[in-house]
Amino acid sequence: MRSQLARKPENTYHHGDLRDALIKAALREAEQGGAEAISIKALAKQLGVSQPAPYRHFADREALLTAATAEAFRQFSAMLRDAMMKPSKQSKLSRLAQATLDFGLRRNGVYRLMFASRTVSCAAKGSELHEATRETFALVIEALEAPAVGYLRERQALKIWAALHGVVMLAEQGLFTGEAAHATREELVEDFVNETKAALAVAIKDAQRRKKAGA
Amino acid sequence: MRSQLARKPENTYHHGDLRDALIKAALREAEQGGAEAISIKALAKQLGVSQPAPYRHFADREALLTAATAEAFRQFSAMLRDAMMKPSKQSKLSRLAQATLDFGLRRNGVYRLMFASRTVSCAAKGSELHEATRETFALVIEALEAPAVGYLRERQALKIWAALHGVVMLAEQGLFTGEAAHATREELVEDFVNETKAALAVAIKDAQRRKKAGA
DNA sequence: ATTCTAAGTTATAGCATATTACATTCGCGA
DNA sequence: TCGCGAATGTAATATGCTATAACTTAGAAT
Repeated sequence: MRSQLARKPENTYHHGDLRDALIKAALREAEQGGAEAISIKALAKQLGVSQPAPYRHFADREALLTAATAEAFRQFSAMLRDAMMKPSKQSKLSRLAQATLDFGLRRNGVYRLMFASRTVSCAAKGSELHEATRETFALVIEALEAPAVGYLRERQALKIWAALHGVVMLAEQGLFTGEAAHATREELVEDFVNETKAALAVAIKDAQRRKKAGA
Repeated sequence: MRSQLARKPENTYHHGDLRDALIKAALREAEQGGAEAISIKALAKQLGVSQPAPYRHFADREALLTAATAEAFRQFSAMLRDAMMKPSKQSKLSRLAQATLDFGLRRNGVYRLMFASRTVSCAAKGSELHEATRETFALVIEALEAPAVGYLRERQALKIWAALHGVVMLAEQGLFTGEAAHATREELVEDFVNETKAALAVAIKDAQRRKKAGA
């Protein structure tokens, strides 16, 4: 059942909150088919406005996609934060990692909108989208639960982040079949998590040793 | 200068090798803008044939994309094989890894055609595309230069494969800036390579120990 | 030589993006 | 509260791409 909440009420001229409704509806479409599934015309129809109405709020399709991607990143961040905060025996990093995998597979269309297009790399510094992505990455660093040790903490964050993307991508492409099926996606993710923790522990110990030697 | 080789000669009715020319031209287009940049109409014009001519060879745009993706995988495999075979001080795995990064960044549009769309996951078992992807993955396993040790070898292949994709993706999205810029992409890749080797060494030693204990 | 078929052509339908010119309503200052 | 400008929506339309239908050409097969 397509939510009717965002539709323009009959007998009215103005929608009221078309911009926001467009973004929400776009994400709903992307849920299944990714960016390609987002059609201005179709969205306008769903929301009960004329085809050109969306152009009052977005210069072109690309602009809508960018805004929707930024919203997707915010939702993603919120989900990661929830997972990290939730009390659990698992470490924060493990929970963030598994949540990423979960989001990447369950909301794969949205995930592809976020990571499989060039939208993000085209985002100007300081733009809404750019900020949203940096905030997400900040969560990864936070999940490491490690003090800053030179640039090594960011490096580990980048590595686990990259690895998680890779697992999602491969899972989606059906590479976890045949002999490889022995390793579940969750296991692979946990492997990466553990390697990250180990590498971080070494980095921290090194830093302390250097500090002591210098003192 | 757009190669004229594949154009239909003037005064002729048949092109001669339109199917192949379409695939090559499609990849040339994808080089810059990924799958989105591939337009049947534009390709037909480039090759000097009418717009509907391509439909004699491909049922629809999707079919052309699938064929082009398969060709891209074959080119990718060839490039990886070259890198692996070339004499060098580096290990095979290291050369495969750096070659993957190189391909992913230098031919990013084609890379995205291969990995950032759902084309691959829709490929039926036994299809041209499916075979092409499996052959590529077989190269990764080969690059490990390790004997089969239960399912652990495939698992390590999956892990390094995933990690490499992630690095390419992040690099393309411009995440190697700011504090993270300290770590170059190549360094990250080398990190993953070394972790893979270490994990494999452990797995092999374990297997030998178990074998001895069992004997 | 004749015929069958693969491969190409013209014409056209259908759909999506985007622009232009026009209409309506909201909100704010006089 | 009147009225006016800015914001927002509509109708009409141009452009571009996918895809199909009906027709044409040439190469191959007998």
